[in-house]
Amino acid sequence: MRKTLRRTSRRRCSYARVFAALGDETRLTLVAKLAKGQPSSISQLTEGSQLTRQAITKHLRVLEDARIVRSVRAGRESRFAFDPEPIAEVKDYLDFVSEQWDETLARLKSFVES
Amino acid sequence: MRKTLRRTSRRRCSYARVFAALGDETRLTLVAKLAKGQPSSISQLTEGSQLTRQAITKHLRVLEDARIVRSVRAGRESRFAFDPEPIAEVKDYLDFVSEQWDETLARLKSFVES
DNA sequence: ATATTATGCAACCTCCTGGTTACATAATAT
DNA sequence: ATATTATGTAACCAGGAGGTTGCATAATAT
Repeated sequence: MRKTLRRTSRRRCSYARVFAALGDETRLTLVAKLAKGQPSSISQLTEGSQLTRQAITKHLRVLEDARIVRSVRAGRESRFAFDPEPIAEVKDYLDFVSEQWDETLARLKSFVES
Repeated sequence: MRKTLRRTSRRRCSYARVFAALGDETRLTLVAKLAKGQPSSISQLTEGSQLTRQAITKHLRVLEDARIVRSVRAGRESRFAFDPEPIAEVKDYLDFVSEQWDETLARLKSFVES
């Protein structure tokens, strides 16, 4: 029930945005870092990357537009934190697609058997 | 166990490719059609879309590169079918990320409480 | 044999993406 | 006060994405 509510609350356009945000290795790495650890500043998130701080910032904005992360200004640094909701939503959507496929398979199977 | 196997079988690069393929409304629509219905030809998949057949073909190639669909030539038409595996894999990956986040939350909570 | 249908392939165009460098400003540390 | 650190903003660039048109070819229908 919760699942259905969550699924229908978003449109395909919005799912596409979230998927697109996840469709980049650098951003997947950022998401992994943030899901695994504390909220972090841009400088912290840039450490260990080959990219410039500005590049990382742009990636973070993409993730923020998709609501996958939130940013809060804290003094001179802006801390980014993971938000699990959009990912939960696209997971539900993928479940929905998989279910549709299972039903399709069942239909094809019963068609063959008849 | 199966989940873990599946998850570790793919790298972040590969997940990114699948997410990127899903990160477009037109392609999400194609995936929905194919998961919901029979394998279909390019012409069939173009029907109802505003785009040209060639544009749809390009989108199908992107989905095919991500292994989300397979194509089989049948006479003069090439039929595309849904393949559930890559989507199952990225779903597992998202589960993994969510779990990491849950653990992080638990850690933060116990830190606050201590 | 010929017309029709389904597809493949290539060239081209525009806009977006992912990256850079350079400079400005805000907050903190000394 | 001054230096340092963290970030914001802007201009710029190369390449890729998403779309088109045009033409060639393979398979089927008449």
